[in-house]
Amino acid sequence: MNEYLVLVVEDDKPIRNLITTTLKMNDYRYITAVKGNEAIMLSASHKPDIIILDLGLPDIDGVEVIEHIRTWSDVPIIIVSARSEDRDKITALDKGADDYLTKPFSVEELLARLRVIQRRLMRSEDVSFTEFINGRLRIDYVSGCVYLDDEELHLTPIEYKLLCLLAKNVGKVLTHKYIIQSVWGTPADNNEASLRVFMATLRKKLSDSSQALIQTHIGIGYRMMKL
Amino acid sequence: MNEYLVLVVEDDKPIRNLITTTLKMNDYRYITAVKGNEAIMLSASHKPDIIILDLGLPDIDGVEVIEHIRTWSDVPIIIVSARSEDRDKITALDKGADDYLTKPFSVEELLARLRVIQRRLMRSEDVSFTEFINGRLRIDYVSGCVYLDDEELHLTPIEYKLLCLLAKNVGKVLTHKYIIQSVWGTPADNNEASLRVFMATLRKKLSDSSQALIQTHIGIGYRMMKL
DNA sequence: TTACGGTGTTAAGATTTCGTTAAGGCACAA
DNA sequence: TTGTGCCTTAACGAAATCTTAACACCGTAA
Repeated sequence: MNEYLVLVVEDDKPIRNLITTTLKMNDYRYITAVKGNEAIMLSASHKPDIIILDLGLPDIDGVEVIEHIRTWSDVPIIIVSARSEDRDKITALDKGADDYLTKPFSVEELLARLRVIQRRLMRSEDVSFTEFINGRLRIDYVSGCVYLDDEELHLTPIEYKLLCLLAKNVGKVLTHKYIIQSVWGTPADNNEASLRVFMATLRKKLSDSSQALIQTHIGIGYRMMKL
Repeated sequence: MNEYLVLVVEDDKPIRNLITTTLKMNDYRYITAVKGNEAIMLSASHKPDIIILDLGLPDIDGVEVIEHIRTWSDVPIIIVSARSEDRDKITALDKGADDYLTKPFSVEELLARLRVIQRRLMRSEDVSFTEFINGRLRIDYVSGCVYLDDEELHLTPIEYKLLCLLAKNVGKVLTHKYIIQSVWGTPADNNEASLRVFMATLRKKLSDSSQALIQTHIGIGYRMMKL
């Protein structure tokens, strides 16, 4: 499973399909755009982790897309272009592109270059955004550890997922259905019994017997309170 | 004025001169190496900001140089190689290279790719050490030796890589997938069984039977504890 | 009062994952 | 050839995790 979201900007349908099929087979999530303005809108609304951009677009030039996105975002951009002139490469790279592949390109090389970027993204994840603190509870998403009053808790994979889900939506009531869908991935399964068991163990581990942190909403679901 | 120090590793004198002249004209500082082992020593002693590496070296293969340096450092490495096969590119990129240029290359493109890296370096300054000490364990990355209480351990290549990976991410939980990708370089391989065996032998060699140093996170991965 | 739906709690299997050992393959050197 | 490291693979018991079922509890409505 791969959590990276890739924005593919390419007006040529066969190539777009080639890229998206490759991405799908390698467990990337992706969205696509055909025009430059569309790409700019999507990168603002969906905040992709990586952008694959063709320079020859029907409305505006790809370099303008780079410049526009670079005004607010450092998202890695890989150019995939038919233009093989040095001048084009240099312009695109200097305007903010991170890499440049010339068509026809090898999908394997594209995947390798994506992995290079992923490696870098993994290293430079910002600490402030990867930590959750609420009362006595602290989740360190980078190291994957949970603390209660600076004492480390040992959580099983499902317990950890469940806690992260509640934390990410702190203050909101999450329905049983939504929680089960998110944690188990299966939509129509009958895991409500399991969910109740996990809630019990989670509350026990969090010393939450008074249930001030994780509240039950009968007939609806659960909510983590903001403390 | 440009404060970046570039290590140029290239045995072909005309090309080396071409690169260094280009760097000089653009106000980079640089040092040069002809052999792979020399490159490893210089990158440890001088801590360059960027490395430009030719794959065809007289003593050891360039990919081995990447692997060795990557045991302790994330310094950006640009490959400049006569090998234009996809397979070579993918191998080098997966082993830790950040970019790959095929000879003959345009100096202007090389400069543009250097600027891409500089942009990134300006955003995040990170420190790398040539020695790692944690409890009774000591790793000397340059010589590639591991000590337990000043007694040298004999580790196989994969054991060493694995230990370096855990050390570089001390305190963090690393997923099986990430470890396999980093150590074997191959994505999506089924090496989990091997990984378990290597963990066992590594723990035995580290006298870590109590597993206080290397912890298992069941269903997720492993973590080296900060002692 | 009793019945009932939804929930909390506990414990007992069932299942998955891990650690360990040993066997076999492969490369390389003597 | 034989021997020696090194790596992979398979097998199996052990440990951890997950699911399931049973039952207690609590509020509400008949």
